[in-house]
Amino acid sequence: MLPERRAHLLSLIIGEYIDSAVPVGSETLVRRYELPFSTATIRNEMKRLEDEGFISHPHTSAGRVPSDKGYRYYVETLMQERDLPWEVKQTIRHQFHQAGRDQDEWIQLSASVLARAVENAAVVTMPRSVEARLKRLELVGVQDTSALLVLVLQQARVKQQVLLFPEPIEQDQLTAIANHLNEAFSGHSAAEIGRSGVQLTQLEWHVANAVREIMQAADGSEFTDSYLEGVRAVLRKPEFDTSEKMLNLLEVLERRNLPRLIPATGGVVADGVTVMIGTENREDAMHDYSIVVSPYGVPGSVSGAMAVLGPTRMHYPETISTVRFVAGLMSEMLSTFYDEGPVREQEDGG
Amino acid sequence: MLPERRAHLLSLIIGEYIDSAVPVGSETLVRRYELPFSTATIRNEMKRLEDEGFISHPHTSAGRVPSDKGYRYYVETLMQERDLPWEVKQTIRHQFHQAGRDQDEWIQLSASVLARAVENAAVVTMPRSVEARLKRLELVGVQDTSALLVLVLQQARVKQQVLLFPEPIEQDQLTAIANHLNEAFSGHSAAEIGRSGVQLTQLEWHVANAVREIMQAADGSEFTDSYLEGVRAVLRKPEFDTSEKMLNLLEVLERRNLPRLIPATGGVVADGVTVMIGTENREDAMHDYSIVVSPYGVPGSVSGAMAVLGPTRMHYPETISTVRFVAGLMSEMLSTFYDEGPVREQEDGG
DNA sequence: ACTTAGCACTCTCACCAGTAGAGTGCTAAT
DNA sequence: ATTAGCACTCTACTGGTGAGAGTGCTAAGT
Repeated sequence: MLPERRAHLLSLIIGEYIDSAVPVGSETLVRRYELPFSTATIRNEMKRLEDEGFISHPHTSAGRVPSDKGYRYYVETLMQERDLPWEVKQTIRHQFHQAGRDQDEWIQLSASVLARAVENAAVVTMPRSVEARLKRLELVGVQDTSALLVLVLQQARVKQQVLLFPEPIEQDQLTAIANHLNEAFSGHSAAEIGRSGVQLTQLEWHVANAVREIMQAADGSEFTDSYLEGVRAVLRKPEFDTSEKMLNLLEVLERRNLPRLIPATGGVVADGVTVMIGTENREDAMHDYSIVVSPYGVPGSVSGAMAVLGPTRMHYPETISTVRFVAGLMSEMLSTFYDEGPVREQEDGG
Repeated sequence: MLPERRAHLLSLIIGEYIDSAVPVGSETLVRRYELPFSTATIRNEMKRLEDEGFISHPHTSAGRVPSDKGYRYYVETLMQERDLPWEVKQTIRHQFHQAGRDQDEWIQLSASVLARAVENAAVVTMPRSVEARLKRLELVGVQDTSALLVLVLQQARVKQQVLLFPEPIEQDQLTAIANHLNEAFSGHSAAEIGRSGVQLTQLEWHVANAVREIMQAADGSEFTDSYLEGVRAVLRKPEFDTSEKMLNLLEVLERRNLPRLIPATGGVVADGVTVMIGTENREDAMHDYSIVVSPYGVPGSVSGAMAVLGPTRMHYPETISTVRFVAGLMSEMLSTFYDEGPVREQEDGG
């Protein structure tokens, strides 16, 4: 536990550095905050903060920069998470409500809204359900020998795939197959469909197999579907003054890397929001960045993750509040539409 | 028409510059290509090429750099478009065939394959059909007062949306509504649904309205859906040595900008592939970049565009061949699945 | 008429002081 | 405990210099 004054000082240094992106020196501090001490005193305190590892020195004659440990202390003890101002909330709500359409669009929108609000990159993963279960399937003829297979899964997810048949097939037949399979498999998971003992014709088996595969893929894809927004916003920050650093971040943000970043555990701040600072991240490539994550979704039904990613120099209080708020909003919306009571569940199963 | 030797020289300069990204001087040229002339002669020729506007000078003591006009001449007269080597084609085919799943995935895959093959950014727009027509709709209950509306459109596109009802509603009712609307609207466009005189209940009207809106949105979205890949590949090129230039390109590649870039007309090279070089692009921001576009799709059915975007210094012959090849491949795949004979069309309408 | 050697010229780039400025850490005095 | 004072360090900017690359022109050669 840091003594009062030094803690305050650390807080000021971090605040100043977050705003200016410039290493802060003793004089700036005294002048800007009208501290009742001389620069020398401040320097002594800064020295001790440095010895304790909360701040560091880019080089001898530069000001101080917060270390990861400093930020951690700040996030956990020093900062007060203020509730978002009403106008900001309103703005976000507004942007949200002019969404319509389907789930994918919401996810993307939330990423976009989040990115804009915090001026950093935002990643939102698709909500995944515990295990995909078939609700209903539909076969619609396209060509003589092909049809579109549409699966409606629980939690209102829809999957589609074009299916080829070895021989021409009529819509009547397709409908018959669909009906039979619906009877047999509605409410079932991929695994259950696989090991069911239902008697199937050759064609039905062909379709059932495709259904199983799609559902397996849906189970497997977990976090791979995600939306990323605000890349330019981050890259405009002064830390990315060379193209090398930009490429570095862009590499981190590669689609296939995102899943590994998100399920960050530990460092919990408060109800669900997790902050990972710099070297706290597992990935080496992330050592200069921080990430603020919150889960969202409907308990026991669907859940996804919502994250903000930026340089360690980020506005933690605001970012944390915003992530929490947007995640809450999203959860709310999801539950309005997708909360499935056990009643309806039963109904479909029969 | 340039005289033989000067044309050849221009060709060498462009080839050399494309490979090295360094302004090419007379000596390099003579040495590297063992030209049967002295550097002085080459210099004289270069001077003339410059006077004619085919190449230019970054500064007095630098080598020559092709101008847009130079590239244009190269693309149209000088270069020979070689067919892609067999292995490359095989590689691309291979990557393509391990795709599965739905249409979106193909589009994305094709962008990714293209980007990797040409080492530049690739944009592939979703194929759009002339006008969305309803093939079949489905209503699946989710909660008491909500249902998932699934639309299957022609060309095997699927749209979905959650629909809220003012009062609890049973699956039986939903099915009845779906049946009635299918009868009434199958084969119709958004406009036709709007002005149809079919007698509808309150609930049916509610659903029909949603259907119409979704279809309108689908018609309107045209090129807005697209996949972008290979951003990092472009940004690694030596032209992007400052973060400023990177941001510049990233801005151009913003999702909402893409549609404006793609429908480039004019400058047609050969069956469908269009090349726009530097200032030939309408957008000011594109003046340092070239774009190679090809349409793809099934004539009279669906069509999208496939583009490669990079610095004007790009390997035009290879890029053009590759774009043509991938577009062809994609069209092939689409027609396998999505070609709709008029026969089936009629069938569904009834 | 074309080619070429020769040369003066221009411009960039890398290197090297030198200096101003910011900021520190220490010491000694309050 | 605080602070004034000061020597010290490091960066960033400045201007200058020289090597190197490449040009354009001229005049001579084929």
